Amino acid sequence: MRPLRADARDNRARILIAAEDVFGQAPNASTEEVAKLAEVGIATVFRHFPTKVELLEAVLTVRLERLRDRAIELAGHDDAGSAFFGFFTQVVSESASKLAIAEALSASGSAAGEAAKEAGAGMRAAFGVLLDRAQQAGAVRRDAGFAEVYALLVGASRGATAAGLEPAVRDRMLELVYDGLRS
Amino acid sequence: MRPLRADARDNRARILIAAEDVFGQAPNASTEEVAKLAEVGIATVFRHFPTKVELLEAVLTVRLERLRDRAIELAGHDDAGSAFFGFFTQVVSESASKLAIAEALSASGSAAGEAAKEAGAGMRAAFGVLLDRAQQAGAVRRDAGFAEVYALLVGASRGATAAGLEPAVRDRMLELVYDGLRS
Amino acid sequence: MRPLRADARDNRARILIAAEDVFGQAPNASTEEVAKLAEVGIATVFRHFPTKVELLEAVLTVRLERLRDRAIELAGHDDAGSAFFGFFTQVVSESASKLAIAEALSASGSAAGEAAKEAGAGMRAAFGVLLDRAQQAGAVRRDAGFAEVYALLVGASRGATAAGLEPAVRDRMLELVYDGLRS
Amino acid sequence: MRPLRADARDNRARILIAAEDVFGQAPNASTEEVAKLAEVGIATVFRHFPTKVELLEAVLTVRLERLRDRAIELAGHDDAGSAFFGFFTQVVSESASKLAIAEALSASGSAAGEAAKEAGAGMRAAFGVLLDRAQQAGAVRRDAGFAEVYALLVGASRGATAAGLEPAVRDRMLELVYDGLRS
DNA sequence: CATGAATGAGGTTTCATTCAT
DNA sequence: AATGAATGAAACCTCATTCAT
Repeated sequence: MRPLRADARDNRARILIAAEDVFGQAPNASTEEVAKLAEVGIATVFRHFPTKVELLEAVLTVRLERLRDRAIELAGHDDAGSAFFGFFTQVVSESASKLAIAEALSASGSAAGEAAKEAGAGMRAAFGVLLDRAQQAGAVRRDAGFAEVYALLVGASRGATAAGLEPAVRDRMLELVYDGLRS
Repeated sequence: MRPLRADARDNRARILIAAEDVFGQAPNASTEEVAKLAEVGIATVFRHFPTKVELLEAVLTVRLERLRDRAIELAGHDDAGSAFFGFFTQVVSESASKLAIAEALSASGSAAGEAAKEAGAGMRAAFGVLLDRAQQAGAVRRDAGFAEVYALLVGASRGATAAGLEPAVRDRMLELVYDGLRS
Repeated sequence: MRPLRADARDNRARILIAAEDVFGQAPNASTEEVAKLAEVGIATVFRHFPTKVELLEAVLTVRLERLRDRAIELAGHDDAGSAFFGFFTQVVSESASKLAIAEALSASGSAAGEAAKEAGAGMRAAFGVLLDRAQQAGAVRRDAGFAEVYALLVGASRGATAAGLEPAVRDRMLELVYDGLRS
Repeated sequence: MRPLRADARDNRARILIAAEDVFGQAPNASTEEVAKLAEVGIATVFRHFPTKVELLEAVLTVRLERLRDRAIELAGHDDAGSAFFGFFTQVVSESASKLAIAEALSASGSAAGEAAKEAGAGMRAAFGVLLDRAQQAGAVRRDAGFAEVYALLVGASRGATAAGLEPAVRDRMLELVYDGLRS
């Protein structure tokens, strides 16, 4: 509400965006690089995120919430099969940098903080809905449990991150995965 | 041939084992931790592997060669399908630390040295033979190209590495993958 | 202009002075000794001079600029002969530590950076003016080229640095040199 | 007398030669480089010279003895002037690496051991004879004391070591010095 | 007596975090 | 609230010296 708040909000957002960019490309990047890209002082970064781990968690949280929102949105569509597979494909296509962030986190020893855990749970819940609906619509085999399908999602994402994997190959890989999932 | 070489060999082996262990659990671990686990002085590690990157590469190389040897061995079996799926399962089951090492390497900026590259090529070649034979035996669909199947192998490995994935879930995930691969 | 800059300036100056002192006495001294003498943390030294070589260059540059300024100042005097020989004597008397620094630099492999090179050129130019004027005034023989006179300056400086050379001896040595230079 | 002695002698000589070469070019070189050039194990170097400082001293001693021998030899010549100036020129021409060694020594903190000190004294004595004879022959001014002439010798040597000093310039510099010394 | 491996102390440099303005 | 300087701990790597063969 106070004018300064606006500045602070702006800074927080700019830092998050910069961090997503920086850590997405180099999991081991220094906090100072984030500050430089965000065009704020290093101390400002630490004012908003008292710890590097907290910064990483915040970035991860944002990513997960974004995915959750997309899943929720897709859950409203008519074609449950397209919704499920479309979401799966999107996650795999875009997850390169999310992965890098998760790795940076786990390298820090801390196994994801409260917020990130919640965001992950929310995302998984939304994905579970997509899966359920796709199974009820007959698009996905009924004997596939959530845990293994989610593991497949994670695996496919990570596989797609493999250095130099061409999009065409990635798509053919996904076709193999989808053939195993269809009923 | 010379007497002391025996000790040196021992140390080199001990360092490699320690490194595999240490970097398998924490890609960012320090070289000193490796030395401590191997029970040698830090300088001894650097005598055998003049650079941290070289140490990482050596560990990765050993792992890849081990996998290649297993693939070659399996290629001699009669049942080409079992050979292929068996190898796939083994790789996925054991690759947790291989991954961590590859990541530590790529975090170091250097994209894997000569030896590691060769070992990787050898492993992929051996895996290609397994795939070919499984396809000719009708155990794997013929329209699955090597690139995507290999990407799937990598992805499944990485997916299995997901923190706290239970073996049972991992196996069910693999069943989904295998159903997509079978003809 | 910004408040903290004052502190930083102070620190930078303190570090330079400390470095001049430390490296003047022991060319191989560690950066940590400089930090200790300057009463700052080691990282502060590296913030101001990102590399040990850069620190050495900075010290050398300061020294050379100081000498250049003195030469320029003397060039304004009426008695060109006194100006020339006075400068020569000053350089020889004070150059003990400048030498040590130049050696530390060359030991580092890097043959003096941009700034130091420029400072050296400026100093040589100013010395050249002193020589010219002394020759035109008939105080120094005309057939003495700049290169050899400068080499003589360097040599006399280094000779004076010889361990335990007494000032009286140094002065008599300079008299011999000056007799060779007079017309 | 025992056969092994011959080997040891050989090794000692080879090490000294290698050390002269290595330290002549890089005062900060490691002892291992000396061992490599001498084609002996590092431990062999330390068997002959229990300390790096002792090795440096030995090299310096050899050099000084060599110079002393030359001075003694020249002292037998008829033309005392040529003998003196010839020796002076030789010292200056060849002293580049001697200097480097002396610097390496002084960088080590130790101010030259017993043997090196004696060798230095011997060399100075022989040079003193050359000077005396040249003065009595009227080739060098009588009012030049030994201390300052020796300082000049050292200075000229060091000046000649200046990076990239061309031989022609060095010779012209020496002419200036000699003009100051002549009676 | 020679060798090469092993060692620990120390040097340079980076980085997350705190302090002073 | 924002900044940038300061800091110490730790990382990687080197080297003189010692041990075991």
